[in-house]
Amino acid sequence: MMHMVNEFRAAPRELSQPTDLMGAIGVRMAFAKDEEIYGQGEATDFVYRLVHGTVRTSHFMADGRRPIGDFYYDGELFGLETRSQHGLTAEALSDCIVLVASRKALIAAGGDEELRQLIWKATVRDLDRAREHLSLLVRKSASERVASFLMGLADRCCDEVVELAMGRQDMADYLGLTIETVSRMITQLQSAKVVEFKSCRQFRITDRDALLDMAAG
Amino acid sequence: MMHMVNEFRAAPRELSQPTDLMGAIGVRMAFAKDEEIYGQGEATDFVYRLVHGTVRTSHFMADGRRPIGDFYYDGELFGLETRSQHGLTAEALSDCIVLVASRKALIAAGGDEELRQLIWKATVRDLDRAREHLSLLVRKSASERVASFLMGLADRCCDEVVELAMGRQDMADYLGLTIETVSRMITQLQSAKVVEFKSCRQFRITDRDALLDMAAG
DNA sequence: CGCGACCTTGACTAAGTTCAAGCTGGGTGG
DNA sequence: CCACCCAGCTTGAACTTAGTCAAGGTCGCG
Repeated sequence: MMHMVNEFRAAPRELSQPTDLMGAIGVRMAFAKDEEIYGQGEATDFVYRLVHGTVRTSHFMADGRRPIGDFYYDGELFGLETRSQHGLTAEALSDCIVLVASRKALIAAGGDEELRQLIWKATVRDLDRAREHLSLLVRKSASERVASFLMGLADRCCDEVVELAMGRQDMADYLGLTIETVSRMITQLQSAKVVEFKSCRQFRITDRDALLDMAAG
Repeated sequence: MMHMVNEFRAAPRELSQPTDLMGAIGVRMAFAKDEEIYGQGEATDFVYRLVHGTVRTSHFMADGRRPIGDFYYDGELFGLETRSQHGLTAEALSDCIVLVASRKALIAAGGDEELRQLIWKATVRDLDRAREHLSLLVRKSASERVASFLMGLADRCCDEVVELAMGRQDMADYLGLTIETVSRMITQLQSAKVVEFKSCRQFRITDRDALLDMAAG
């Protein structure tokens, strides 16, 4: 399922912090697109840092629906759930490099307080995102949802051209819409000259104010 | 706005725990129905324990929409937001008794670790609830939402007859529906002999399995 | 080049909203 | 104590939005 990458104790320079135990202890792993990183029900023994790529957490339900927990991007910590077992499954949306450290090892290395901090920060961030996600789903129209989503992606990315790591189905699941509706809304935003899709996975904002308006709407 | 109740250092017996600093230090306050307990933008200097009543947190938006953060019930802690200012407003849905303690006082009384624990637990609980709320809003039909909501209320309450602390508008805001749709779904659930409303604020589950099915659906 | 996955588009349908009346029941004043 | 009043709830009919089903298009890859 997952294959180790050579350097076992490599602390990638770009991520090192003064006391970055995670970088020192963590194991670098590569996951191919669509590979599972952890599954719901597995023990929450590890801490994950996404060095490169995009990850999706989701919850498989009996009836086939798959509500998306969240998306995680370059540099973010994920998998820090608060119970002893994962309630969500994490999958690589694109090829990913992930730094994995066991909680035990972190504690053994004296990173008790650091681990606590990591978990705290990740939990607060997840809560904030969940609240934002909630306000998106309650009383927002399809076009507002799509506009908010694109705006959010653009905010996280300094480049002019924004890459969509996820396909339409993932967007739809996240936004509580169908793939067709997402597609239509995107077409509509393009006709309104608010965004411009170079391909279905890359877009550029042509009228930021208008997009903000639609997102807030 | 709020009026102190006589007993300043009364630790209500039913809430006392081995080391219940909150009960010892907290000030008991009464809030009338619809009174504001704290407002968005205020500093998060206090910790609140709801001794009796029901509280709603919500976020007032420019356009008049008011997404509901959550409802809090007897015995729960609330207002433990993670930033220095409240992002949500808390209001009493019914007449409430609230135990209020300042964070400073708790720390001064040596409750540093206890405070930390309180905040951690409340944050985790809020996150869990937010996730549940999310899964309710993504891809659930109106009837499923209402069924889930009623089921949730009933689970929290051991009595056979369940009191609805909130009106239809609050339910609608929480469920991402209109007041009319909520009303129609309730009527429908009654026709299906799944629940029985004694008045618009009290109901009884007549077919628990059926309600569970509809809620899960 | 052609296949297959993914995206877009169209026509129709279903679900929920909106707008507009009516109803109900709990509280108040005569 | 009763009648009235009014906020909150329910109901109905028309309408709007998003979903469904089905077909066609596009892009990347073997």
